[in-house]
Amino acid sequence: MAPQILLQHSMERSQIHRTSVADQVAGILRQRVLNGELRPGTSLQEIPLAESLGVSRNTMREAMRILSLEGLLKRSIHRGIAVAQLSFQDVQEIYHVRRVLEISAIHAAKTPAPERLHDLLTALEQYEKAVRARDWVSAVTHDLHFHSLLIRFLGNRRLESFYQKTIAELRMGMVLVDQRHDHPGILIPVHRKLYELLKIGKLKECARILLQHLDDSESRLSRVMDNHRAAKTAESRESRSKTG
Amino acid sequence: MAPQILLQHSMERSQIHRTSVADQVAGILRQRVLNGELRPGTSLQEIPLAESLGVSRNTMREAMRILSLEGLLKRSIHRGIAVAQLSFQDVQEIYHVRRVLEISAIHAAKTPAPERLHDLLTALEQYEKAVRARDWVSAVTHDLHFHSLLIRFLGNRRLESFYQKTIAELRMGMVLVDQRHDHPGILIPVHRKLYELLKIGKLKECARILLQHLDDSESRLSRVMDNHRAAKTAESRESRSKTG
DNA sequence: TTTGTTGAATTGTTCAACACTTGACAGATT
DNA sequence: AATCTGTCAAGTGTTGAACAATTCAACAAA
Repeated sequence: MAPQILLQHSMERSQIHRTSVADQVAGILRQRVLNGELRPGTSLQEIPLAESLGVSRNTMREAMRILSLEGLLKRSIHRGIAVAQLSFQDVQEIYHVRRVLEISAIHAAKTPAPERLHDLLTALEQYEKAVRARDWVSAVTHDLHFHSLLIRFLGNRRLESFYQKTIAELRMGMVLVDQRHDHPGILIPVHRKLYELLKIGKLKECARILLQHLDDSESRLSRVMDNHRAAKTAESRESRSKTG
Repeated sequence: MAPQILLQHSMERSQIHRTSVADQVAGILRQRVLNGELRPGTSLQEIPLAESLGVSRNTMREAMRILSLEGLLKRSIHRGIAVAQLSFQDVQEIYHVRRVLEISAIHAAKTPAPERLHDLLTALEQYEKAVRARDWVSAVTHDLHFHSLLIRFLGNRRLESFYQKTIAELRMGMVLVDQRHDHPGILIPVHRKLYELLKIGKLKECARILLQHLDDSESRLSRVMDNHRAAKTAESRESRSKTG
């Protein structure tokens, strides 16, 4: 018994524990959702999940409460909890949020700290490397990280955490779909261009390119989601005709 | 015993219950915080609070989890939960958020629906009435409601709920302080001006006035908070010298 | 086909216990 | 007197078991 002690002590006390078990469980589930390990639509049952992680049902409920308030899980009363599924409206809204915040961030980058620029460059290079290696999951990660670094220019914790929460939802939708899809090298130069324009202070031009980039990205994702949906309905129609 | 049944059934079944007790409790606490009934800094103990509302400790914990994720309560592990207290940095950040979102909203109001304009006018009139009646609590409510209606122009649920959550924090700080403070009629014409400019489509001018209004509002709140803080420290210094 | 009815499964909620932290207080030490 | 240390009560974190409420699907009846 008491597997929670195992969980608590398994970190070798590298850092004194200052997080509750519920928060840790939420973290684990969050990672699984964002990695695509838990697919959108998957329903999560309290008891089996709690047992599999060695925590009590109440603790699992707290963890799920956290994630549902973050928008990663969707709770319907007495009907259970499931991994959230992005609708087209969701995608539209999320890209709207991105436009508003990222453009504001660019305009706030009047005299960027060299340290920030260096972080951007690092993220950029990691992104390009991932693309060259055809590692799409990693590419998505570093792509979004690059954009997160832009948000840093706002210097506002609330806007940052809201942005993080928002692109977490987006990422959940992307891993589902981006496994091996198009995404040619066309995207690489855009990020580098953004970086260069930011560095020399051409903010208006930078904002223009960014807007276009976001529009491209949105329509690409929508298209892929549409294909995906079409494929799924075709598949289900097929299976229905088999059984029927 | 079982007062939670009373709580559940007290709504006369006007609408079939589709909210959990935890959510209801969170709602009650949220109202108390926003009304200033629970002052910032007040520490909340699980067991007494749970008993006073007739719910179990676990349910109360879920409710508190909700509010702490909304930013209204602040949780420090093993040390308890307290009503959040706005710092100066918080005020700065919140007004930054307001500037970004409200200005975006104005620019999105190219051809406002007449229905939306009517809502704005109603809010405006209620606000003016409250000011004339020297009812500051009500004035704050309708002031913030007017601004919330502006956000509606964005047509984005995520941005709306983020905005609501953010000004809820602000309101928590305002009720503490705005009980009988300055706030002369100087503020009234600004809102009406905003409305007029919006109606005739002078968005740039509207945005300019709004920005100035937000700056005014921020500096006024900061000033009042500063006075408040000064008064408090003087008071505590006094009480210390009495006991010492 | 449509409309109850039943019952198993799952979530919502409560309760009681224990583990772990914290903060305060009393006694010991210098 | 001032500081350190150990003890202890109070409060939070977590657990496990129970019961209530709701849903859903299978089945019976019309």
